[in-house]
Amino acid sequence: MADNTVRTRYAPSPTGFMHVGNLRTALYEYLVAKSQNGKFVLRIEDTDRERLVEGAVDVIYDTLSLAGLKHDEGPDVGGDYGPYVQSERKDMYLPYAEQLIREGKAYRCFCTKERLEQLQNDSVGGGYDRHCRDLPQEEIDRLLAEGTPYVIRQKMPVDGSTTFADAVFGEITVENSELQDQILIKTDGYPTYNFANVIDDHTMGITHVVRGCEYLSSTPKYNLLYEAFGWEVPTYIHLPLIMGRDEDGNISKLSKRHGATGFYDLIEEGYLPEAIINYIALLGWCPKDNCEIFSVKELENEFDVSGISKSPSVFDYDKLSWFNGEYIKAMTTEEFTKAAMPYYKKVFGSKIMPYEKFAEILQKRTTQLTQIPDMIDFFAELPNYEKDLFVNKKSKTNLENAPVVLKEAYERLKAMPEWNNTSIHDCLINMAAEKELKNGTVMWPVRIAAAGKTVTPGGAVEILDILGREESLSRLEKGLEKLSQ
RNA sequence: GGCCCGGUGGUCAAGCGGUUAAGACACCGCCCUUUCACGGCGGUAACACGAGUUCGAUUCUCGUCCGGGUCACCA
Repeated sequence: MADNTVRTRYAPSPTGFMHVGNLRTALYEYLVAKSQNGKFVLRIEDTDRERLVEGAVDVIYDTLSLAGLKHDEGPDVGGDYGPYVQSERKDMYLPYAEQLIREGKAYRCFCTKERLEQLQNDSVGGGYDRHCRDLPQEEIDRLLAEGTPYVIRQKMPVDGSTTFADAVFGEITVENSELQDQILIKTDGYPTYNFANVIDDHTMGITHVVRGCEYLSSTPKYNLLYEAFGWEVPTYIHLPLIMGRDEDGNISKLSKRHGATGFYDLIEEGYLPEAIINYIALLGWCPKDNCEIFSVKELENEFDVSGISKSPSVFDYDKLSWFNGEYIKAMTTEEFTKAAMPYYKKVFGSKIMPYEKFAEILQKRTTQLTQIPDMIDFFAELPNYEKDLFVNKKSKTNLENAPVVLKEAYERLKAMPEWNNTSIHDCLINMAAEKELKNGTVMWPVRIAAAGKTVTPGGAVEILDILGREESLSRLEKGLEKLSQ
């Protein structure tokens, strides 16, 4: 194996749901590797057979792919350290545990679950009492001969303390008395998560273990396992948690009750994968130059562990929206049209519309793609509006001058030989000049009549242009009718 | 509860003993303008608290408070 190549792994459980917190962990794992020309490995942790979800692995592949995090090794792409699915490695673990027994570093525990529960209840905060730690060999042989079920536990040091170094949190020391004799192999022969993790990480040559902060307090256990085997301990990089805020304003670990927290939820809410990645990259990490907009490629160059912060951060949909808007603005017309198409179809069905003109008015004012239908629905059908929409103080319009202005505008527009953005614009602007009116005094009534709402993407000119001559004139007639009532 | 970690504006965050304590989002105001936006300009707003150490603490130490994590035959 190649010497000092950095290798990180993303080890999700296939639950069918990719939380942004997990995705952010995956991103940092990817960046830690890629910023040092290393390898990013995908390992599926599916030892929990009960929680297995159909198609969940595909969700993981699709998410990583959409997010632009390409793994170098994994179940689907192969690699020299396979298999990459934990259930396919299950025979690897027991021999390691038995090795530890032989070396006197682990032992078989025959205690029943009932007894363990009893211990839990009896003593406050108490745990396993190490009852089987020093059973006489005859007793062990007898129990084995009787076929008594057992787990394998690691002998933890009774006194002293364990210290490990974390790349972001520094040195952390824990008293060994805090540590229980942890289970390595369960009654059913499967390894526990902690054990499988260490074995897999070591046999896969993982050099940097990047994971959420919730593992900080169990890290000494991992360390003791590495030590028991005499393996080199990996570099630990623990990430601060992402928090959410509930309706009452309370802050806690981000979860489903905080709204859309799954990667796919966010996409359904009209966020772009690139924007999501960019935003979560900055949630807990800050680049040296304080820039904000980063592609994954740029992050690979900029990323540095020293920029990771220690304190948890709150997920802010407003800021995500801002990023999303920036990414939408940066799109080409074609890209935008493609992204917006599902939302166009919601309003217009399969009817072909002037998409380039839509992009023109929509792109700079969209922060979530889901806003699009509401912004353009009036093009499909004139809403039933109240006539006092024609009143606008700033534009100096009221129910007296609006009909007059609208009538005049209507006549002039109707007489135009050409119907396009320029001709409409010139027509209305000239009218305002000739009548010595504010531009707004002319534009406002026209736009209201054309759109039937006060807030529209684009102004009167763009709207009339998109609507076309026939529809525009028809709508202005309706406006005049309404004003005459 | 024990143990571990954290605490700079509402949010994300720079800051590594001496700064007028950056920047971004949000918010507010002004300008631009054919509405809302976009864009431009400006503004409100922060070092949790108390002791040390020091000539000097947001930066270092300790305590308090607050927040989070963790204590499984789950991952």
